[in-house]
Amino acid sequence: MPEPRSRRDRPAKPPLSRQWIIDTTIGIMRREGLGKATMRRVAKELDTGPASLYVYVRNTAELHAAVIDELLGAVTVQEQGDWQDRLLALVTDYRTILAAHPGLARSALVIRPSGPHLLALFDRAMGLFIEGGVDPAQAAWGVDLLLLTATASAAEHAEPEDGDVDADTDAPAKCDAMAEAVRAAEAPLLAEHVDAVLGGTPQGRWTWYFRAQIAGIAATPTSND
Amino acid sequence: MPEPRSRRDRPAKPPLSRQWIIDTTIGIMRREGLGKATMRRVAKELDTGPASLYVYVRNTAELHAAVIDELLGAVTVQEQGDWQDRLLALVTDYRTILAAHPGLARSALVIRPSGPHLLALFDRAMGLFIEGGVDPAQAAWGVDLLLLTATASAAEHAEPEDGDVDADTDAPAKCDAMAEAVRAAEAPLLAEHVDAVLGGTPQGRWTWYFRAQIAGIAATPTSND
DNA sequence: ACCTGAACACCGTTCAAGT
DNA sequence: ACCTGAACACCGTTCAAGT
Repeated sequence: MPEPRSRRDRPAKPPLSRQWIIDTTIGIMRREGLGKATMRRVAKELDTGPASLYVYVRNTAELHAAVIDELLGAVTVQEQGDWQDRLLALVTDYRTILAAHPGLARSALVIRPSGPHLLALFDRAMGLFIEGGVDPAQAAWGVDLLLLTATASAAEHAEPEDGDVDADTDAPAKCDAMAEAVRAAEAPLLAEHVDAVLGGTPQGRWTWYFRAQIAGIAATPTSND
Repeated sequence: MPEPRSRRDRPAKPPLSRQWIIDTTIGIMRREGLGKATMRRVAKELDTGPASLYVYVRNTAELHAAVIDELLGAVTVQEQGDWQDRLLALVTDYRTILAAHPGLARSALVIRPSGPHLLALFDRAMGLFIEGGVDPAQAAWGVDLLLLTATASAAEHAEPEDGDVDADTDAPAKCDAMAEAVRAAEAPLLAEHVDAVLGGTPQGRWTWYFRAQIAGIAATPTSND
C-alpha cells in the first residue's frame, strides 16, 4: 500500500480544463444555488486551490457568464404557430432558464453575456421579427428590449437563495406592506386601482409584457435624431 | 486634560439613528460607489462595530433599499409637454438616478423597493397614463413594465465600479468581441444587420424603448385568461 | 433595555515560490 | 511553462456579554 486514497475513490486526478470548471460550477449551482458557486467552493470541489482557476477564467463574473451561455444551449426551437407564438416561446424559454436559478438573471444583467448560444438565440429572434415583416432596425432593438425585459423579469421572480430568511413572510407580508404603504403614502391612484396594480399571475403579466412590447416594437420606427 | 480626543475633533458622539445610518451610507456611495458601502464600512464611519447597525436595519439589502428610496426623493416633476413627454421625463429621471451609481439599479432589481418615494413616483406615472386615456389596468401594468425596463437599462449602463479593470478595453474590445463572435457563430442575420444591432446612442435607444412600450401599453388590453 | 466586542464562517484575487 | 500555498484585504451576520 503506497499511500491511502484521499477522501473517496478519486480516479488519478481531475483534468482541470475550462469546460470542467464550468461543469463543476453548474453542478454546485444546481444543488445549492449560484450564491454558493464561488471560486473557492469550485476549487475545493476540484481538489485544488482557488488560484488554479485563474489560469482558465479571468474572474468570477466571466465564469458566471460562461455558465449562463452553457445553460442557454438548452433553449428549444418551437416550430408550431405564427412568428409571434414562436417568438414568445423562445423568449419565455430564455426567461425560464434564467429564472430557474437564483442570481443567474442578476448576473446576466451585469455582465452582458455574449456567448455563442446567446448570439444564436438573438439571431433566431431577429429572424422571427423579420418573418413577421418588422423592419430590421426595429427588430434589432426589439430583440434587445425583449431580452432586457425577460432578464429583468427573471431577476425579480427568481426563486430565493437556498438559505433564505422568512419564506412564510414572502407573499402575505409583501402585500400587507404594500397595502399599508399605499394607504400611508399620498398615492390615491394606487389606492384606487390597487387590484390592477397587484393583480394577475406572473405568467399572465409576462405574456402581457410580451404582447405589449411586440405591438410597440412593430409600430415604432427608430428615429434618427 | 481628562482624556485625549480620539482621531479628530468629534463632537461628543454621533446619534446613530436609522436616518443617520442611511445618510452615511449615501455619503460613502457617492464618494466610492455602492460596492464600498458595506455594513462594516458604514459602521467604521460611524465609529462603532457592524453589529450596532443591526439595531436599525434588518440587513444590507434593506439598507440599500432605504438608500434607493431616499435618492428617489430627488425626482423632479415636469410640468410642460403632453402626458407622454412628462411620463418620459419622469421615468428618465428615475433611470438617471439609478444609473448614476453603480450597483444601485442592480440592488433595485433584486430587492423590489417599495418606499414612499417610489410609490409616489408610481402614482404620478399612473396618473399620466390615465390622463392620456389609457385604461387603468393597462396603466398599472404599464408603469410596472416601464420601471422594470428603466431599472434594467440602468443596471446595464451603470458606470463601472471605482476599482474597475481595463477601462480602455471597454468599448472597443466589446465591439471586437461581438463582431468576432458574430462572424464565428452561425448568426447570419446578426451579421447582416450588425449596424442596426450595435447602432444608436444609449439615449436614443432608451427613448425608443420608451416610445415603443408606451405605444404597446396603450394598445394592448389586459386579457383575463 | 440597549448596545457591541469578538467570533464564525466565509469571500475574490494576487504573487512569490515551487515542480 | 504550468500550477498553487499562503497571504492580503476584505465580507455579512450572530450572540454572549457588558453597561
